[in-house]
Amino acid sequence: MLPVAHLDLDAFYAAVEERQKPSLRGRAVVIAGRGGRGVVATANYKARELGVHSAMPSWQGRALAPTAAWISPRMQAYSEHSAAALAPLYATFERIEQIASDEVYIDLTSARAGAELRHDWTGDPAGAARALQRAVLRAVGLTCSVGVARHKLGAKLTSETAKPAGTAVLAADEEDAFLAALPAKALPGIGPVSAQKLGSAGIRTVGDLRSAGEHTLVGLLGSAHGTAMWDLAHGRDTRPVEHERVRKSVGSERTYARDLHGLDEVRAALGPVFADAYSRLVRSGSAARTVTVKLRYADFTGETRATSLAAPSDDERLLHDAAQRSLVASGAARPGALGIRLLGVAFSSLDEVTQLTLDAPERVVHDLAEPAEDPDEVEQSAGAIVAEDSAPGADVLHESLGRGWLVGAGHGVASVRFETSTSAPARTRGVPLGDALRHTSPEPPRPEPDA
DNA sequence: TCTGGGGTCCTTCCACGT
DNA sequence: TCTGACGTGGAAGGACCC
Repeated sequence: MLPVAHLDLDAFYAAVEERQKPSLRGRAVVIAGRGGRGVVATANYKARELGVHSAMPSWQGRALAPTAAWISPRMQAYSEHSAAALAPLYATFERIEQIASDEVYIDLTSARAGAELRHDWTGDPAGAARALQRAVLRAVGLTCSVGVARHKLGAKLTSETAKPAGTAVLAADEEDAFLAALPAKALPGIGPVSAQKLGSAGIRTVGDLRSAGEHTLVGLLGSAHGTAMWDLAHGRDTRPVEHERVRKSVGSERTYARDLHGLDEVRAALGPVFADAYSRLVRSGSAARTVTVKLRYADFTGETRATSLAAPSDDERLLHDAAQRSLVASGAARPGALGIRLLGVAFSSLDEVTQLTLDAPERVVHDLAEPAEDPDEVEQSAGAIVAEDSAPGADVLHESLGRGWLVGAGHGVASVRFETSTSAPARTRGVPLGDALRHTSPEPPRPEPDA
């Protein structure tokens, strides 16, 4: 039996943009943070052909793909699409583990009795994969890739081979040869550093990992990691699909366009970062015992300083004092300290009594109801007037021309495409900045009934 | 124009109590 | 009273994932 499916929405953020902005379809689309220190969040397949990939610095990506559509992230739209895409799956299965907004594991043996979506989930893995794919397409009009296998490792690796918009089944008797041929860094847990260590010992494939022996892997990667990779290399993966994951920490961090200098400037910057982290803590319904301040210096070295209270608390003043103490204990307080490019605040040792769990179906409902976290998006739902520094890709509403999205703005004029997911592609129109053109909330996800 | 932001987990070091 | 061994728990750093 092949009881685990891994489902991954294809180039998710970019796909939502293409869905809601018809003029982007068929073009290279890159979702990236603005500013000199932004990185690429998602590039669609056209943009990947030009060499743009996730985590690449934006300036580098722009040099490779200057003609691509460069869009700022619209987290609220993605969150709503994620919830709508996964809703039919949560309605069908008891155990779904959400890894990210675009990725889930499904325990195919946990189908709910009487669910609307029916299939021989465990007897027909190929059909099951296609049924999952259709359910997502029907719900939000987005494609996904699905892999089905004996365990999470196999499902994840085989869904990779199906991208984009494909399905794949890894039969038990094919698993051994499939795994052996993969590069070692395909295993979850082998990142750049571990791959380098393994490479220097001549270990490049999963087959090489097996030949190296457990003792060698433990020597190279440490006891826990080495043993875990040894097991994965042999296709031994007993990790269950965990429906409820308890949040262990919550926080916020910010990278500044210009480095911060001097304790006073850093202290002033701590306020908004603390406020953002604290609002997340409150929203999660948790109290925290430990407050950690994270710093990244101009030379990209990092430092963390933690302060623990006697007991978990949700008292803002108490937690803020602890954050201040952490900051003062850090290298940032030393005279002549390097400039600071990133400042973060995280809460941990959370109170387990009041906190919510992640990834349960209730969470999906919360996501829809939660207010936008990004200040830009708060403004959008309040209908703020579009300004010259408004984010490209933002949803806008014109009093006579209707709904559209912002291509760019400058010299008192906004370039807008007035189009929606169901309209024809629109040309860019110049609209004077002013009362008539305001930010608006994203278009809600639309089902695709013919899928 | 170097390198995001949200997390988890593991290792190492050190302080402390027995 | 001093010293060493040992377990434990917190802090800090680092690797990894999406």
